Amino acid sequence: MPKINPKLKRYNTMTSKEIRRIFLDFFKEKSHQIVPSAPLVIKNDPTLMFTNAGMNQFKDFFLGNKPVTYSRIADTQKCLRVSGKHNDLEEVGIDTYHHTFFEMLGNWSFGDYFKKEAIDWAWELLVVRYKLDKDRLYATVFGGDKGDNLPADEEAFEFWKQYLPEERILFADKKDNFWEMGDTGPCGPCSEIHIDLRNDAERAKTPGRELVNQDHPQVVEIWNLVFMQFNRKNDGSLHALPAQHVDTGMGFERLAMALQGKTSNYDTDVFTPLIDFIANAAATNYGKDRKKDIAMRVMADHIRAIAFAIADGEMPSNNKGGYVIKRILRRAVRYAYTFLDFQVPFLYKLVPILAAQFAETFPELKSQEEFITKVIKNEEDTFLRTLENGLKRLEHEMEHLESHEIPGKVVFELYDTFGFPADLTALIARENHFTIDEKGFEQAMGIQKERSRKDAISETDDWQFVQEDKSINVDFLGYDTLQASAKIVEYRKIARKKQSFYQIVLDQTPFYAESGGQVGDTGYIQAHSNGEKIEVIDTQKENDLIIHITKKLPTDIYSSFDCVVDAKRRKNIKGNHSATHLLHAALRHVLGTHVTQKGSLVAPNALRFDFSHFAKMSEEEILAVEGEVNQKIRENIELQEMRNVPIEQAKQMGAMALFGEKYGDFVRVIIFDKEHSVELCGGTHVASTGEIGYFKIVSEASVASGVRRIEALTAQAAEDYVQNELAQIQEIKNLLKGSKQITKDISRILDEKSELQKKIELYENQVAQTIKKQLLETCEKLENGINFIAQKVELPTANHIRQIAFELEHQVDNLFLVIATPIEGKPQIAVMLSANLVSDKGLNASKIVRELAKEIKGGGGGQPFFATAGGKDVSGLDNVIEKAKTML
RNA sequence: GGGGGAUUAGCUCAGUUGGCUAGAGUGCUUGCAUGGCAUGCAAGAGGUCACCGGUUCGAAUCCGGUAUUCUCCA
Repeated sequence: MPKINPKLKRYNTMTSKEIRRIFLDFFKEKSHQIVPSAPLVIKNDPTLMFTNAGMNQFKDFFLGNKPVTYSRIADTQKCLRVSGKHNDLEEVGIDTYHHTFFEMLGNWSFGDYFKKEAIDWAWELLVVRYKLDKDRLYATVFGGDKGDNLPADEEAFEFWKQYLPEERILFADKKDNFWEMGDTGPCGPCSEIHIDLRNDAERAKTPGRELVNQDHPQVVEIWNLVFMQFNRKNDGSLHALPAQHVDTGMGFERLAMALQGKTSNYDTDVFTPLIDFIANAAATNYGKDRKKDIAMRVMADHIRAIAFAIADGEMPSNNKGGYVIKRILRRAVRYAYTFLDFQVPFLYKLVPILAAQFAETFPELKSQEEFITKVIKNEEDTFLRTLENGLKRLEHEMEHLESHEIPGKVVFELYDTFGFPADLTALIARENHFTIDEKGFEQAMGIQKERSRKDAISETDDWQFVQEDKSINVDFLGYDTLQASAKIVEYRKIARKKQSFYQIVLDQTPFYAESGGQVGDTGYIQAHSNGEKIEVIDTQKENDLIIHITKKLPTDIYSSFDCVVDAKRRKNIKGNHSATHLLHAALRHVLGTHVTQKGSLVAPNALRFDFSHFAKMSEEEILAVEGEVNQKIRENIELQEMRNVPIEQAKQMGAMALFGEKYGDFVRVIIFDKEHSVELCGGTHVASTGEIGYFKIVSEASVASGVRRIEALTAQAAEDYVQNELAQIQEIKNLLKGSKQITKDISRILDEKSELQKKIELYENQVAQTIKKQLLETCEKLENGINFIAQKVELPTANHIRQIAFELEHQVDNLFLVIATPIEGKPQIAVMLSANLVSDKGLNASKIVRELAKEIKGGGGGQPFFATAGGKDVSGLDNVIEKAKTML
């Protein structure tokens, strides 16, 4: 049973919603801009798949890649952590305070306030506003590091002394109190606030300071204040950042635990609605059985991660981020299945609870509730089937095993190939008095990991700055021009699998970097100084940098360059992108407004559009959509492009924003008739729809549960496609001697064909019957009672040999039959024996046929009573018959 | 991105080292039985064994490639 600490009971009434609101209101008072959470799924950043901290969306501010819009910001950020120093996926749910998905409350200063205000306000919020017991609070500060040549953070220590006695301020080492984003990037010392939630008796027994940072479930960190002042380079060295920043993060769920007087995150109102529902459905109570409790925590935690990830566009799949989501989901199903006996999909039923819970804070769940539910249910179905199949396989293995140890190879195969969890294998093995070879399993797993890792090796060098003044504020000129003059700002080399290429950042560029589905531009840059031409093979975006990818580095990197985009290619891309917008609008008209974009590819030769919809589109619907798009093309609607529109205004104009897409405060709006298509979009478009020329849907298919994909062509490609189809029809007409009713003719021809086939079959059967009669007439009754038939005959097909043989076997007792016949120039023989000859006289058709086959230079086999053989020498058929006569 | 598996009747799947006329269950059609239904009995239709190529006297089965799909790792 969840224990309530009586001392903390008076705060029990503060709901999680209030806690969140108080936090945001507090920092609003302190002149912070409150911003929405960034999507959980990260695009354009190779180092990160999911947002794992509140600061992710501000990374470019810290790096100086992007000008700061507000110097003070606060928000609550959706975060996902599935690996890290204290948070392995396999550990979540075992204890009561780690999560995959969580909210991070944070406040930021970008070159504005620093340590003093950060500490003052943290104290004010926790003690004055939230009224936490100050005697339970501890602070840690950075104690310095010799390796990095850094002193202890005495400054922070001094500020804390105003509020806390010295014995509750602890110095900690680099591992705990020096925050780093990754191997490289912004970093700095940090100061953490911990809270001791134990009861008085325990607090009297052991001082809280001895339990800080010791993984005690009730002495936990609640707030981390990071003082960002360095940038770590690839070589490990630290460099001072141009300005000092504050980055803080407070775990929302833990804060709720502290404020609601609970000893577990799962006992707060963030989780109880989920836990209650699960317990009820499983016909059990939370807090009664340790294993069941763990399962319920796993489910309650994981459903949040899965639902939010799907809402932000990350579908369960078999690679990258999608695979992470799938693994989380499967872990939840596995616990539900094993410990709570859920044999049918269940997790999806939790989605409505979550959606209602977060309707105000994160409305993306509510508005996609049906879709998310469907995706999860489908995935649950798939996995339960996988489990079932795996179970069958495992049982089969155990039946056929000689020893009572299941080899590691088998355990691994079950896991690797059939997705059957190894711990489940172990469990079932134990129940059946088997053991598993864990060592062998680990070994096989190691080989698999090594292989994958080897493949992924790539080396990325540090950025080399070409210009002294690193004011990267790159202008994209490509909306207005396809040619421009520019200088290199920075570059770096990337090596991967014996191949190497360069990434170049220019101070301004007409090259469009891949984003929003539109592929990156190609073209070339040419040095003014020596005329050297370097091909740009792709353009990518990393965070907000436009990166030109080349195979070669210009010899003169200090030159200015003519940058030229492949214009013809871009023209096709533009047409496809505008067509995509028209398609999106048409789909919403024809199918309904539940249609939202789930993915898009805009390439020069084709376009692909994925959208949420729950059924296969009918022929009529496809035609209607295609027709509407072409109608809009013929209307030749002029493009209305608006840059730098405040996002609120854009939304008022009815612009469609996508879930899981990060938008700034100012956006670009693309309009083709304000009554028809208004979208937020950074891509390139035609000046008027007539340029698209013609639009043709080529395929409609499913990509995932609830997601359909349309592939289409425009302009020349669409015309070529139609021409090609027409040419084929013409060819058919020509074959039909200029028929005007080809479908009717073809179906008539097909009917005739099957009729003729039947007639031929009938005729062939008659021939075969005649031959059978002839064979019967040649039947000799030998002295030993055997009815002997051996003849060379002419049969229509190979199948007839079998047919006649089986029929004769029914008609004649004690039969010894040899048929020899040429089929399409090749000799074929068959031997049929009555069953009693096989059992009584030890005759074997297979052996006989092999012996006979020598005469036709071939081989054969079959069963003891019937066997066939083929060969190469037709002239030997007569010898076969002669030889057969001698065999009795 | 790198491994492994699967693809056989409308659906779910068998098919043992290459040699049954490629099967089962379910569904479908028809007939029979019961007043009707659930159902029972009988008969029947339905397969380019994913596709392309190779090895072989012979390939659903072995080998290579393609497509689709499942699965694990990064």
